[in-house]
Amino acid sequence: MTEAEIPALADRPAVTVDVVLFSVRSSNLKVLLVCRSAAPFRGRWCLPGGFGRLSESLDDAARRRLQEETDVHDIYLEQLYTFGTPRRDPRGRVISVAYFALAADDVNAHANAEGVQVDWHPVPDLPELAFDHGEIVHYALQRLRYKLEYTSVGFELLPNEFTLTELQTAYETVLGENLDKRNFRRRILEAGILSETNRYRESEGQGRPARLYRYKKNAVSEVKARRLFP
Amino acid sequence: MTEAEIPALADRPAVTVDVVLFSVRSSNLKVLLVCRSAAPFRGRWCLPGGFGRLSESLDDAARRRLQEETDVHDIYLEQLYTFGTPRRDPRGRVISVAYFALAADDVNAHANAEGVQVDWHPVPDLPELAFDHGEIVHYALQRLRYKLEYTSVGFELLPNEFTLTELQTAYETVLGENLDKRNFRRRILEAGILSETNRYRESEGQGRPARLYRYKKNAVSEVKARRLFP
DNA sequence: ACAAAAGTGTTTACTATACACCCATGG
DNA sequence: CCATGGGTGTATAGTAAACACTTTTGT
Repeated sequence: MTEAEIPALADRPAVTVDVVLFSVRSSNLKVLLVCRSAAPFRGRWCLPGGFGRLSESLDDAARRRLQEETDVHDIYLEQLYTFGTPRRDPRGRVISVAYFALAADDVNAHANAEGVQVDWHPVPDLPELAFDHGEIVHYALQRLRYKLEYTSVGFELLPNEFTLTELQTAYETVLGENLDKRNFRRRILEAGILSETNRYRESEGQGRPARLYRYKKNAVSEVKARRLFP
Repeated sequence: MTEAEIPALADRPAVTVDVVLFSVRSSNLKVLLVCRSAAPFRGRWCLPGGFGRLSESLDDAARRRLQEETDVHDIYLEQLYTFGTPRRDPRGRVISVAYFALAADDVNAHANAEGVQVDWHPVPDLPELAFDHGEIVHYALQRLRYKLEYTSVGFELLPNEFTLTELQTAYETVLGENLDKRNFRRRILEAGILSETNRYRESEGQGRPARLYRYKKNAVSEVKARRLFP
């Protein structure tokens, strides 16, 4: 940062924000995509996002573009990675600050005013995406699986109140493996990050109703990783 | 990314890369800083870095600016985080893609042609930095401590050949705590990521000479974190 | 012979994993 | 009364942590 001058306008890249929003729906991990209505890649699916404004922070830009394009708001969002290889956008040099987001399955997305298509797509089976957005989703999925194992970010995939079975199912869906019911429940309850309610999920069909829990917001939620070297 | 058009030049932010380069020197964790020779913040220390070129990737820009300003090259480098709050640079909207880097203590930095000062500063005791660079260093330090515990990135703090005691000391310096010698050596040797040489460090002063080891480059180096929920 | 740093194993406590049955409700 | 999903405890294996002395070299 000691170079004499800020670069001339012509030497500046454009900067976008793009959001990878995951949600578990009908027992599948899905990602929210929009369909491009203009060149380049017209008709191809891509991540919601767009160019930021000079007056807003990157986080604000990500939230704003997500809401403008898909009507989704008030969800968990964190910065993922910045993608900036020179020819990733055919229009010129575009740097994309990618975000990673999670939503419960009661969060609904709607096409925006311009009538652009918006839909949830199952992650293991995505169409070819515009730009390098396929690569960005892949990177985000790694991050999701990773964080699920050592933080409590997984609660962001569930609505305010949920049953332990619902929580376990969300974990299993994302991780792609089955977990032991007793061990899962013991660990999560011992972690002290849930508070139980006195409400129960009325069973649809048969079966005993399940107790509903809530996530304690300001719970300490990070587990110390096992050290490589003690 | 469905907005109709790429923004006009006047609506584009400037994008810099800034590098937080850590090294353990004379038993202290240090970070490499340069002294600003121009306004704003003239005379204040800041991170090496600068504006990227349209034709180069962000990683390339970070490596190039680091070499141009400090003559440091061929070191470990990874992207850290992108800082983009609107008023972080008084010259206008500047987004900084920050990098995290590590070097052994045999890597030397030199002032560049323009004669800008370059120096290693002990991390626990930094001067007030230009821009939000203090915050960036703080964020990088968290990342360093974190990664040290569950990856083998710590080897990047050491030269090609090193003794186990030197390795342990580097870890202790960064983590700010003492480690058990026998446990440390057992774990690291069992991990199978070091190969022993037949050379020894001639002891300066008294004491038995210590065997030199090398880090096996393509060793699998990540340890599975302890799960929050099994 | 002594000072200084290198090198080496074992015991104990804790944490993870595997595993099977009873309970409450609706039809 | 039966089908469905909810809820619970224990025994075993594996990993982490604490801990002290012998070896090699230079002075």
